[in-house]
Amino acid sequence: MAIEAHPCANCSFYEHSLWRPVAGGNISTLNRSFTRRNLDAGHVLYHQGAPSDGVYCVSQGLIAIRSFAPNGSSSLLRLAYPGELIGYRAFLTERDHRTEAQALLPSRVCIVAHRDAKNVLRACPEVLAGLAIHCADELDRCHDRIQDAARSSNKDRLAQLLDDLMASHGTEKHDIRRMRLPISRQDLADILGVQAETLSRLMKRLESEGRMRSSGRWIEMHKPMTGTGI
Amino acid sequence: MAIEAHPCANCSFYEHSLWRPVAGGNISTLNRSFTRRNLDAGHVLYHQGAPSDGVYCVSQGLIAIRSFAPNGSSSLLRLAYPGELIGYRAFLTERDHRTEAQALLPSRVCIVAHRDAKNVLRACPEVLAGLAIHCADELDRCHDRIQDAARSSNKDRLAQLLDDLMASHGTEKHDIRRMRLPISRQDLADILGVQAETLSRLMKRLESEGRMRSSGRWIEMHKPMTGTGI
DNA sequence: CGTGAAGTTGATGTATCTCAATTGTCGTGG
DNA sequence: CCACGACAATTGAGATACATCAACTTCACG
Repeated sequence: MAIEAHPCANCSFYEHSLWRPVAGGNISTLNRSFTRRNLDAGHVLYHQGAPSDGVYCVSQGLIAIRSFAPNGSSSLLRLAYPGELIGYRAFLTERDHRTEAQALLPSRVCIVAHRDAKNVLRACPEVLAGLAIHCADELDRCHDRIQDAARSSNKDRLAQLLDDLMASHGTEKHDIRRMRLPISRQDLADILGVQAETLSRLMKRLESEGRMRSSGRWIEMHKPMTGTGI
Repeated sequence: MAIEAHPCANCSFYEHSLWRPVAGGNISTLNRSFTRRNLDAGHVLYHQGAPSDGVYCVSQGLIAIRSFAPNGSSSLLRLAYPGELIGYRAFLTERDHRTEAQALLPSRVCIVAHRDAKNVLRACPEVLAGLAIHCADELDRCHDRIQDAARSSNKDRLAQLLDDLMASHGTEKHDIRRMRLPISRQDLADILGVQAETLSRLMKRLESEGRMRSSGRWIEMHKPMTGTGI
Protein backbone atom coordinates (compact mmCIF):
# COMPACT_ATOMS: atom_id res chain seq x y z
CA MET A 1 0.00 0.00 0.00
CA ALA A 2 1.05 3.56 -0.68
CA ILE A 3 2.67 5.64 1.98
CA GLU A 4 0.10 8.00 3.37
CA ALA A 5 0.92 11.63 3.94
CA HIS A 6 1.08 13.00 7.47
CA PRO A 7 -1.76 15.50 7.98
CA CYS A 8 0.58 17.99 9.62
CA ALA A 9 3.32 17.56 7.01
CA ASN A 10 2.71 20.93 5.39
CA CYS A 11 2.08 22.78 8.61
CA SER A 12 4.72 25.35 9.43
CA PHE A 13 4.72 24.06 12.99
CA TYR A 14 5.27 20.47 11.92
CA GLU A 15 8.65 20.26 13.63
CA HIS A 16 7.05 20.86 17.01
CA SER A 17 3.75 19.20 16.32
CA LEU A 18 2.38 16.87 18.94
CA TRP A 19 1.51 14.41 16.18
CA ARG A 20 4.87 14.39 14.43
CA PRO A 21 5.97 11.05 15.94
CA VAL A 22 2.95 9.34 14.40
CA ALA A 23 4.07 7.00 11.65
CA GLY A 24 3.14 3.89 9.72
CA GLY A 25 -0.41 2.65 9.89
CA ASN A 26 -1.30 5.14 12.60
CA ILE A 27 -1.10 7.92 10.06
CA SER A 28 -4.28 6.69 8.48
CA THR A 29 -6.02 6.66 11.86
CA LEU A 30 -4.86 10.22 12.32
CA ASN A 31 -5.99 11.24 8.85
CA ARG A 32 -9.38 9.67 9.31
CA SER A 33 -10.31 11.96 12.19
CA PHE A 34 -8.28 14.97 11.26
CA THR A 35 -10.35 18.05 10.46
CA ARG A 36 -9.70 21.74 10.06
CA ARG A 37 -12.07 24.41 11.18
CA ASN A 38 -12.25 28.12 10.50
CA LEU A 39 -13.53 30.38 13.23
CA ASP A 40 -14.74 33.94 12.93
CA ALA A 41 -13.55 36.38 15.55
CA GLY A 42 -15.72 35.95 18.61
CA HIS A 43 -16.70 32.39 17.82
CA VAL A 44 -16.50 29.87 20.65
CA LEU A 45 -14.58 26.69 19.87
CA TYR A 46 -15.70 24.84 22.97
CA HIS A 47 -17.72 25.85 25.99
CA GLN A 48 -16.98 25.53 29.67
CA GLY A 49 -18.70 22.38 30.94
CA ALA A 50 -18.78 20.67 27.54
CA PRO A 51 -17.27 17.19 27.17
CA SER A 52 -14.01 16.86 25.31
CA ASP A 53 -14.38 16.13 21.64
CA GLY A 54 -10.72 15.94 20.83
CA VAL A 55 -7.41 17.73 20.80
CA TYR A 56 -7.09 21.09 19.08
CA CYS A 57 -4.05 22.71 17.57
CA VAL A 58 -4.17 26.38 16.67
CA SER A 59 -3.15 26.90 13.07
CA GLN A 60 -3.92 30.58 12.56
CA GLY A 61 -5.28 33.45 14.58
CA LEU A 62 -5.56 33.76 18.31
CA ILE A 63 -7.63 31.85 20.85
CA ALA A 64 -8.51 32.98 24.37
CA ILE A 65 -8.87 30.39 27.11
CA ARG A 66 -11.31 31.75 29.65
CA SER A 67 -13.02 30.62 32.78
CA PHE A 68 -16.27 31.95 34.18
CA ALA A 69 -17.21 31.92 37.83
CA PRO A 70 -20.77 31.24 38.96
CA ASN A 71 -21.08 34.88 39.97
CA GLY A 72 -20.31 36.01 36.43
CA SER A 73 -16.74 37.16 36.84
CA SER A 74 -14.31 35.83 34.29
CA SER A 75 -10.60 35.12 34.10
CA LEU A 76 -8.49 34.94 31.00
CA LEU A 77 -6.16 32.07 31.73
CA ARG A 78 -4.20 31.92 28.53
CA LEU A 79 -3.78 33.17 25.00
CA ALA A 80 -3.11 30.41 22.49
CA TYR A 81 -1.08 31.29 19.41
CA PRO A 82 -0.56 29.33 16.19
CA GLY A 83 1.32 26.13 16.83
CA GLU A 84 -0.08 25.77 20.34
CA LEU A 85 -2.22 22.97 21.65
CA ILE A 86 -5.51 23.52 23.44
CA GLY A 87 -8.27 21.41 24.90
CA TYR A 88 -5.88 18.64 25.91
CA ARG A 89 -6.56 18.85 29.62
CA ALA A 90 -10.16 17.72 29.20
CA PHE A 91 -8.96 15.17 26.66
CA LEU A 92 -6.40 13.68 29.04
CA THR A 93 -8.55 13.55 32.14
CA GLU A 94 -11.78 12.59 30.35
CA ARG A 95 -13.54 15.30 32.31
CA ASP A 96 -15.52 18.23 30.98
CA HIS A 97 -13.83 21.39 29.81
CA ARG A 98 -13.29 23.75 32.72
CA THR A 99 -12.53 26.60 30.36
CA GLU A 100 -13.99 28.14 27.25
CA ALA A 101 -11.99 28.66 24.06
CA GLN A 102 -12.96 31.69 22.02
CA ALA A 103 -11.39 33.02 18.85
CA LEU A 104 -10.22 36.62 19.31
CA LEU A 105 -9.16 36.96 15.68
CA PRO A 106 -10.31 35.04 12.62
CA SER A 107 -8.67 31.72 13.34
CA ARG A 108 -8.16 28.21 12.14
CA VAL A 109 -7.71 25.11 14.27
CA CYS A 110 -6.86 21.53 13.43
CA ILE A 111 -8.80 18.92 15.35
CA VAL A 112 -8.15 15.27 16.04
CA ALA A 113 -11.36 13.67 17.26
CA HIS A 114 -11.41 12.26 20.74
CA ARG A 115 -11.74 8.56 20.02
CA ASP A 116 -9.07 8.37 17.37
CA ALA A 117 -6.74 10.60 19.33
CA LYS A 118 -6.97 8.08 22.16
CA ASN A 119 -6.16 5.30 19.74
CA VAL A 120 -3.17 7.13 18.35
CA LEU A 121 -1.96 7.78 21.89
CA ARG A 122 -2.20 4.12 22.71
CA ALA A 123 -0.24 3.21 19.61
CA CYS A 124 2.40 5.94 19.87
CA PRO A 125 3.79 6.44 23.36
CA GLU A 126 6.02 9.20 21.98
CA VAL A 127 2.92 11.26 21.37
CA LEU A 128 1.71 10.61 24.90
CA ALA A 129 5.11 11.67 26.21
CA GLY A 130 4.89 14.85 24.16
CA LEU A 131 1.49 15.59 25.63
CA ALA A 132 2.78 15.05 29.15
CA ILE A 133 5.63 17.47 28.51
CA HIS A 134 3.19 20.01 27.09
CA CYS A 135 1.24 19.72 30.30
CA ALA A 136 4.33 20.13 32.45
CA ASP A 137 5.31 23.22 30.47
CA GLU A 138 1.94 24.82 30.99
CA LEU A 139 2.20 23.99 34.65
CA ASP A 140 5.43 25.95 34.74
CA ARG A 141 3.76 28.93 33.17
CA CYS A 142 0.97 28.74 35.72
CA HIS A 143 3.46 28.67 38.58
CA ASP A 144 5.29 31.62 37.08
CA ARG A 145 2.07 33.52 36.92
CA ILE A 146 1.14 32.82 40.53
CA GLN A 147 4.54 33.98 41.70
CA ASP A 148 4.46 36.99 39.46
CA ALA A 149 1.11 38.03 40.85
CA ALA A 150 2.46 37.75 44.36
CA ARG A 151 5.64 39.70 43.90
CA SER A 152 5.33 42.38 41.25
CA SER A 153 3.00 45.33 41.08
CA ASN A 154 0.06 45.26 38.72
CA LYS A 155 1.53 48.19 36.86
CA ASP A 156 4.71 46.28 36.11
CA ARG A 157 2.74 43.20 35.21
CA LEU A 158 0.69 45.24 32.75
CA ALA A 159 3.85 46.66 31.18
CA GLN A 160 5.19 43.14 30.84
CA LEU A 161 1.94 41.93 29.32
CA LEU A 162 1.89 44.73 26.76
CA ASP A 163 5.49 43.94 25.95
CA ASP A 164 4.63 40.32 25.30
CA LEU A 165 1.64 41.26 23.17
CA MET A 166 3.83 43.68 21.25
CA ALA A 167 6.27 40.88 20.51
CA SER A 168 3.50 38.91 18.83
CA HIS A 169 1.34 41.60 17.31
CA GLY A 170 3.55 44.63 16.89
CA THR A 171 5.46 46.09 13.98
CA GLU A 172 8.64 48.06 14.52
CA LYS A 173 9.54 51.30 12.79
CA HIS A 174 12.27 53.72 13.88
CA ASP A 175 12.53 52.16 17.33
CA ILE A 176 8.79 52.59 17.81
CA ARG A 177 6.74 49.45 18.18
CA ARG A 178 3.10 49.75 17.28
CA MET A 179 0.22 47.29 17.47
CA ARG A 180 -3.50 47.01 17.38
CA LEU A 181 -4.53 45.27 20.59
CA PRO A 182 -6.03 41.86 19.80
CA ILE A 183 -8.00 41.84 23.04
CA SER A 184 -10.38 44.14 24.84
CA ARG A 185 -9.45 46.09 27.94
CA GLN A 186 -11.77 43.90 29.92
CA ASP A 187 -9.68 40.94 28.78
CA LEU A 188 -6.49 42.71 29.76
CA ALA A 189 -8.04 43.30 33.18
CA ASP A 190 -9.08 39.64 33.37
CA ILE A 191 -5.53 38.53 32.68
CA LEU A 192 -4.15 40.67 35.48
CA GLY A 193 -7.04 39.87 37.79
CA VAL A 194 -8.07 43.50 38.35
CA GLN A 195 -11.21 45.49 37.60
CA ALA A 196 -11.64 47.23 34.27
CA GLU A 197 -11.54 50.64 35.95
CA THR A 198 -8.25 49.79 37.59
CA LEU A 199 -6.83 48.68 34.28
CA SER A 200 -7.77 51.99 32.75
CA ARG A 201 -5.94 53.82 35.51
CA LEU A 202 -2.89 51.57 35.24
CA MET A 203 -2.73 52.41 31.54
CA LYS A 204 -2.94 56.09 32.29
CA ARG A 205 -0.10 55.76 34.74
CA LEU A 206 2.10 53.97 32.23
CA GLU A 207 1.36 56.71 29.73
CA SER A 208 2.17 59.47 32.18
CA GLU A 209 5.48 57.74 32.84
CA GLY A 210 6.19 57.79 29.13
CA ARG A 211 6.35 54.01 28.87
CA MET A 212 3.72 53.89 26.13
CA ARG A 213 1.04 55.78 24.25
CA SER A 214 -2.40 54.53 23.44
CA SER A 215 -5.32 55.61 21.36
CA GLY A 216 -8.28 53.28 21.21
CA ARG A 217 -6.94 49.85 20.41
CA TRP A 218 -3.68 51.22 19.04
CA ILE A 219 -0.67 51.17 21.28
CA GLU A 220 2.87 52.45 20.84
CA MET A 221 5.89 51.60 22.92
CA HIS A 222 9.60 52.00 22.61
CA LYS A 223 12.19 49.33 22.49
CA PRO A 224 12.82 45.83 23.69
CA MET A 225 13.04 44.64 27.29
CA THR A 226 13.01 40.91 27.87
CA GLY A 227 9.75 39.13 28.46
CA THR A 228 8.18 36.00 29.77
CA GLY A 229 4.69 35.02 28.84
CA ILE A 230 1.30 35.78 30.23
CA MET B 1 11.87 -17.30 37.96
CA ALA B 2 9.85 -16.30 40.98
CA ILE B 3 7.27 -13.55 40.77
CA GLU B 4 8.75 -10.42 42.21
CA ALA B 5 6.77 -8.28 44.64
CA HIS B 6 5.68 -4.81 43.61
CA PRO B 7 7.52 -2.25 45.75
CA CYS B 8 4.30 -0.32 46.37
CA ALA B 9 2.24 -3.43 47.14
CA ASN B 10 2.07 -2.75 50.85
CA CYS B 11 1.59 0.98 50.53
CA SER B 12 -1.79 2.20 51.66
CA PHE B 13 -1.94 4.32 48.52
CA TYR B 14 -1.21 1.41 46.23
CA GLU B 15 -4.59 1.63 44.52
CA HIS B 16 -3.80 5.12 43.25
CA SER B 17 -0.07 4.68 42.88
CA LEU B 18 1.52 5.93 39.71
CA TRP B 19 3.52 2.71 39.54
CA ARG B 20 0.64 0.31 40.02
CA PRO B 21 0.39 -0.62 36.30
CA VAL B 22 3.98 -1.82 36.34
CA ALA B 23 4.07 -5.58 35.92
CA GLY B 24 6.18 -8.47 34.75
CA GLY B 25 9.87 -7.93 34.23
CA ASN B 26 9.52 -4.21 34.73
CA ILE B 27 8.87 -4.79 38.40
CA SER B 28 12.48 -5.73 38.87
CA THR B 29 13.60 -2.56 37.13
CA LEU B 30 11.37 -0.66 39.49
CA ASN B 31 12.66 -2.52 42.53
CA ARG B 32 16.25 -1.98 41.54
CA SER B 33 16.00 1.78 41.81
CA PHE B 34 13.31 2.05 44.42
CA THR B 35 14.43 3.66 47.66
CA ARG B 36 12.76 5.11 50.71
CA ARG B 37 14.00 8.13 52.53
CA ASN B 38 13.13 9.60 55.89
CA LEU B 39 13.23 13.33 56.29
CA ASP B 40 13.33 15.35 59.49
CA ALA B 41 11.09 18.35 59.69
CA GLY B 42 12.79 21.21 57.89
CA HIS B 43 14.92 19.00 55.69
CA VAL B 44 15.06 19.85 51.99
CA LEU B 45 14.35 16.96 49.62
CA TYR B 46 15.49 18.78 46.50
CA HIS B 47 16.62 22.32 45.85
CA GLN B 48 15.47 24.85 43.32
CA GLY B 49 17.83 24.71 40.34
CA ALA B 50 18.96 21.13 41.00
CA PRO B 51 18.65 18.55 38.23
CA SER B 52 15.97 15.91 38.53
CA ASP B 53 17.10 12.73 40.18
CA GLY B 54 13.84 10.89 39.92
CA VAL B 55 10.20 10.81 40.84
CA TYR B 56 9.13 11.16 44.46
CA CYS B 57 6.00 9.89 46.14
CA VAL B 58 5.13 11.14 49.60
CA SER B 59 4.58 8.26 51.97
CA GLN B 60 4.24 10.04 55.31
CA GLY B 61 4.36 13.57 56.61
CA LEU B 62 3.94 16.79 54.70
CA ILE B 63 6.08 18.41 52.02
CA ALA B 64 6.03 22.05 50.98
CA ILE B 65 6.74 22.96 47.38
CA ARG B 66 8.26 26.43 47.35
CA SER B 67 9.73 28.83 44.89
CA PHE B 68 12.17 31.61 45.64
CA ALA B 69 12.49 34.78 43.61
CA PRO B 70 15.89 36.37 42.98
CA ASN B 71 14.92 39.20 45.34
CA GLY B 72 14.41 36.75 48.19
CA SER B 73 10.63 36.62 48.30
CA SER B 74 9.13 33.16 48.35
CA SER B 75 5.88 31.54 47.31
CA LEU B 76 4.42 28.35 48.65
CA LEU B 77 2.99 26.72 45.56
CA ARG B 78 1.68 23.51 47.00
CA LEU B 79 1.44 21.24 50.01
CA ALA B 80 2.02 17.58 49.18
CA TYR B 81 0.32 14.99 51.38
CA PRO B 82 0.92 11.24 51.65
CA GLY B 83 0.02 9.50 48.42
CA GLU B 84 0.92 12.50 46.29
CA LEU B 85 3.58 12.69 43.65
CA ILE B 86 6.23 15.41 43.56
CA GLY B 87 9.24 16.28 41.46
CA TYR B 88 7.69 14.88 38.30
CA ARG B 89 7.70 18.14 36.38
CA ALA B 90 11.49 18.29 36.31
CA PHE B 91 11.53 14.58 35.59
CA LEU B 92 9.21 14.89 32.60
CA THR B 93 10.79 17.93 31.02
CA GLU B 94 14.39 16.99 31.82
CA ARG B 95 14.91 20.50 33.11
CA ASP B 96 16.10 21.61 36.52
CA HIS B 97 13.73 21.84 39.45
CA ARG B 98 12.06 25.23 39.52
CA THR B 99 10.85 24.63 43.04
CA GLU B 100 12.23 23.42 46.33
CA ALA B 101 10.68 20.56 48.29
CA GLN B 102 10.98 20.83 52.06
CA ALA B 103 9.56 18.56 54.74
CA LEU B 104 7.30 20.46 57.12
CA LEU B 105 6.76 17.46 59.36
CA PRO B 106 8.88 14.36 59.83
CA SER B 107 8.25 12.69 56.51
CA ARG B 108 9.01 9.73 54.35
CA VAL B 109 9.21 9.64 50.57
CA CYS B 110 9.63 6.81 48.09
CA ILE B 111 11.97 7.53 45.22
CA VAL B 112 12.36 5.97 41.81
CA ALA B 113 15.68 7.05 40.36
CA HIS B 114 15.63 9.08 37.18
CA ARG B 115 17.17 6.65 34.73
CA ASP B 116 15.13 3.65 35.73
CA ALA B 117 11.96 5.68 35.95
CA LYS B 118 12.51 6.65 32.34
CA ASN B 119 12.95 3.01 31.43
CA VAL B 120 9.80 2.00 33.22
CA LEU B 121 7.91 4.77 31.46
CA ARG B 122 9.12 3.55 28.12
CA ALA B 123 8.04 0.02 28.92
CA CYS B 124 4.70 0.88 30.51
CA PRO B 125 2.70 3.49 28.61
CA GLU B 126 -0.03 3.20 31.27
CA VAL B 127 2.36 4.75 33.75
CA LEU B 128 3.14 7.54 31.35
CA ALA B 129 -0.57 8.13 30.87
CA GLY B 130 -1.03 8.26 34.63
CA LEU B 131 1.73 10.83 34.89
CA ALA B 132 0.13 12.95 32.18
CA ILE B 133 -3.18 12.87 34.03
CA HIS B 134 -1.43 13.82 37.26
CA CYS B 135 -0.01 16.81 35.44
CA ALA B 136 -3.38 17.79 34.03
CA ASP B 137 -4.91 17.56 37.49
CA GLU B 138 -2.31 19.83 38.99
CA LEU B 139 -2.87 22.22 36.11
CA ASP B 140 -6.53 22.35 37.13
CA ARG B 141 -5.61 23.19 40.68
CA CYS B 142 -3.33 25.95 39.46
CA HIS B 143 -6.08 27.42 37.33
CA ASP B 144 -8.46 27.26 40.27
CA ARG B 145 -5.98 29.12 42.36
CA ILE B 146 -5.46 31.87 39.81
CA GLN B 147 -9.18 32.40 39.51
CA ASP B 148 -9.66 32.24 43.23
CA ALA B 149 -7.02 34.90 43.77
CA ALA B 150 -8.74 37.13 41.24
CA ARG B 151 -12.24 36.86 42.57
CA SER B 152 -12.34 36.29 46.31
CA SER B 153 -11.02 38.42 49.10
CA ASN B 154 -7.88 37.39 50.90
CA LYS B 155 -9.87 37.03 54.09
CA ASP B 156 -12.17 34.48 52.49
CA ARG B 157 -9.25 32.72 50.89
CA LEU B 158 -7.60 32.45 54.30
CA ALA B 159 -10.76 31.02 55.82
CA GLN B 160 -10.90 28.50 53.00
CA LEU B 161 -7.26 27.61 53.47
CA LEU B 162 -7.69 27.06 57.20
CA ASP B 163 -10.71 24.93 56.44
CA ASP B 164 -8.71 22.76 54.10
CA LEU B 165 -5.87 22.43 56.60
CA MET B 166 -8.39 21.53 59.27
CA ALA B 167 -9.72 18.74 57.07
CA SER B 168 -6.26 17.18 56.96
CA HIS B 169 -4.83 18.04 60.35
CA GLY B 170 -7.79 18.64 62.63
CA THR B 171 -9.63 16.52 65.16
CA GLU B 172 -13.30 17.06 65.86
CA LYS B 173 -14.89 17.14 69.28
CA HIS B 174 -18.37 18.47 70.08
CA ASP B 175 -18.63 20.30 66.77
CA ILE B 176 -15.31 22.01 67.48
CA ARG B 177 -12.45 21.26 65.16
CA ARG B 178 -9.00 21.78 66.51
CA MET B 179 -5.57 21.49 64.95
CA ARG B 180 -1.97 22.37 65.40
CA LEU B 181 -0.93 24.32 62.30
CA PRO B 182 1.64 22.34 60.32
CA ILE B 183 3.03 25.48 58.73
CA SER B 184 4.32 28.83 59.89
CA ARG B 185 2.39 32.06 59.48
CA GLN B 186 4.95 33.17 56.96
CA ASP B 187 4.06 30.10 54.92
CA LEU B 188 0.36 30.87 55.23
CA ALA B 189 1.14 34.36 53.94
CA ASP B 190 3.21 32.89 51.10
CA ILE B 191 0.31 30.70 50.05
CA LEU B 192 -2.05 33.64 49.87
CA GLY B 193 0.55 35.92 48.37
CA VAL B 194 0.33 38.58 51.09
CA GLN B 195 2.79 39.97 53.63
CA ALA B 196 3.17 38.38 57.05
CA GLU B 197 1.76 41.48 58.75
CA THR B 198 -1.31 41.36 56.57
CA LEU B 199 -1.80 37.71 57.40
CA SER B 200 -1.70 38.50 61.08
CA ARG B 201 -4.40 41.12 60.60
CA LEU B 202 -6.53 38.82 58.46
CA MET B 203 -6.39 36.27 61.27
CA LYS B 204 -7.44 38.86 63.77
CA ARG B 205 -10.38 39.82 61.60
CA LEU B 206 -11.52 36.21 61.28
CA GLU B 207 -11.31 35.89 65.04
CA SER B 208 -13.27 39.05 65.66
CA GLU B 209 -15.94 37.71 63.34
CA GLY B 210 -16.09 34.56 65.43
CA ARG B 211 -15.05 32.32 62.56
CA MET B 212 -12.13 30.83 64.50
CA ARG B 213 -9.92 31.12 67.55
CA SER B 214 -6.19 30.84 67.62
CA SER B 215 -3.48 30.62 70.21
CA GLY B 216 0.03 30.15 68.94
CA ARG B 217 -0.05 27.31 66.47
CA TRP B 218 -3.33 25.97 67.81
CA ILE B 219 -6.48 26.83 65.94
CA GLU B 220 -10.13 26.12 66.62
CA MET B 221 -13.00 26.44 64.21
CA HIS B 222 -16.57 25.29 64.09
CA LYS B 223 -18.24 23.12 61.56
CA PRO B 224 -17.80 21.90 58.04
CA MET B 225 -18.16 24.06 54.91
CA THR B 226 -17.03 22.60 51.63
CA GLY B 227 -13.53 23.20 50.43
CA THR B 228 -11.32 23.17 47.41
CA GLY B 229 -7.87 24.40 47.02
CA ILE B 230 -4.35 23.98 48.05
C1' DC C 1 16.66 32.41 82.19
C1' DG C 2 18.68 34.66 78.28
C1' DT C 3 18.46 34.68 73.21
C1' DG C 4 17.00 34.68 68.51
C1' DA C 5 13.31 33.76 65.59
C1' DA C 6 8.48 34.15 64.91
C1' DG C 7 4.62 36.75 65.40
C1' DT C 8 2.16 41.09 66.47
C1' DT C 9 0.90 45.97 66.63
C1' DG C 10 0.80 50.87 65.27
C1' DA C 11 1.17 54.55 62.00
C1' DT C 12 1.14 56.01 57.41
C1' DG C 13 1.03 55.94 52.42
C1' DT C 14 -0.36 53.59 48.28
C1' DA C 15 -3.31 50.64 45.61
C1' DT C 16 -7.53 48.73 44.50
C1' DC C 17 -12.60 48.27 44.64
C1' DT C 18 -17.14 50.02 44.11
C1' DC C 19 -20.84 52.72 42.32
C1' DA C 20 -22.41 56.15 39.39
C1' DA C 21 -21.98 59.21 35.72
C1' DT C 22 -19.77 60.41 31.46
C1' DT C 23 -17.30 59.95 27.31
C1' DG C 24 -15.62 57.45 23.42
C1' DT C 25 -15.72 53.83 19.68
C1' DC C 26 -17.59 51.28 16.08
C1' DG C 27 -20.92 49.22 13.19
C1' DT C 28 -25.40 50.10 11.03
C1' DG C 29 -29.01 52.25 8.62
C1' DG C 30 -30.62 56.26 6.73
C1' DC D 1 -21.31 60.60 4.54
C1' DC D 2 -23.47 61.32 8.71
C1' DA D 3 -26.55 60.41 12.63
C1' DC D 4 -27.59 57.05 15.86
C1' DG D 5 -27.54 53.40 19.28
C1' DA D 6 -25.17 49.79 21.77
C1' DC D 7 -21.50 48.78 24.06
C1' DA D 8 -16.62 49.70 25.53
C1' DA D 9 -13.87 52.60 28.02
C1' DT D 10 -12.87 56.36 31.09
C1' DT D 11 -13.42 59.45 35.06
C1' DG D 12 -14.59 60.99 39.79
C1' DA D 13 -15.36 60.32 44.69
C1' DG D 14 -15.33 57.71 48.69
C1' DA D 15 -14.40 53.47 51.16
C1' DT D 16 -11.61 49.39 51.86
C1' DA D 17 -7.54 46.67 51.61
C1' DC D 18 -2.72 46.05 51.51
C1' DA D 19 2.39 47.25 51.87
C1' DT D 20 5.93 49.15 54.43
C1' DC D 21 8.83 50.36 58.29
C1' DA D 22 9.80 50.26 62.96
C1' DA D 23 9.00 48.89 67.57
C1' DC D 24 7.33 45.58 70.46
C1' DT D 25 5.86 40.95 72.34
C1' DT D 26 5.66 36.05 72.48
C1' DC D 27 7.46 31.63 71.89
C1' DA D 28 10.67 27.72 71.53
C1' DC D 29 14.86 26.12 73.20
C1' DG D 30 19.41 25.54 74.85
